[in-house]
Amino acid sequence: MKQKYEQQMKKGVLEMLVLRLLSENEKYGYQLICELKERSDGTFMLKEGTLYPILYRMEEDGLVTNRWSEPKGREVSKKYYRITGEGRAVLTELWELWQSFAGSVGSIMKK
Amino acid sequence: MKQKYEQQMKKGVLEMLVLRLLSENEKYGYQLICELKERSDGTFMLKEGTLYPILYRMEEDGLVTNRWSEPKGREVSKKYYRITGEGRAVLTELWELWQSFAGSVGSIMKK
DNA sequence: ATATATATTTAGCATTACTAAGTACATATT
DNA sequence: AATATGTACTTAGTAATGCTAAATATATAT
Repeated sequence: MKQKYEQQMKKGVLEMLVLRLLSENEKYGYQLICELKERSDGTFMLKEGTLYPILYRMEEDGLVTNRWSEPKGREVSKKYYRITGEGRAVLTELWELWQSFAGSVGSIMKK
Repeated sequence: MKQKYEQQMKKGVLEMLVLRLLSENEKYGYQLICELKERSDGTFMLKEGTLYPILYRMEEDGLVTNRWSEPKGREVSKKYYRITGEGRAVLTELWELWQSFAGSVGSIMKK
């Protein structure tokens, strides 16, 4: 039961979190999954089938671009994502939206 | 664009908000729509097609029950919803879940 | 040799907030 | 009287998104 609601609550914030991590520096998919897990203390443990479609969508929308790394030594080539100017603008918008949204939830719940 | 994300952010919290309002006293559907709008300063302006299915789902899950009011005078009969014991338990769970969730979002966004 | 970790892709499913339309009655306006 | 608006509930269908699950590939550890 709890699981079902937890899943739903995530809708709409994952893009924001991914953009936030990418606003620090370029990162590849698997790295994003690991960082989201660590930095949320296990709240955001995304599956590949969740993260990669998010990245593809954001690329279509012009919020990120990607480049394949040239593997050094025995390294595997990785797909690095970089946030665009529009991505930063949307990130700012989303953060404001989230704060206002969370504030409204709080005002109803705490009354 | 903003609208799209706002819609998604709502997923999973509407049940919690409705249960919270019903935890005060029994209410009918239209009343819930009005109170959600007022008490969130316009953030939660649910359409009928959003609220009523939520109530039906929660009834199926045993979180609420309903009764039709006996109309006094020229009043229209209204369907009042009342929260159950299980509904209160789920409300508590959802509130804890939301707080932890919002905390995780904050910890990633503010770093 | 096998298992685990890293790294990406994609098909299909479930859930839910929405649009949009319909029903019905009461009150207000023209 | 006729029309519009407000109250109150119902339901069919759509879009979006997080999930499961499987496939592919290489590197490292047991």
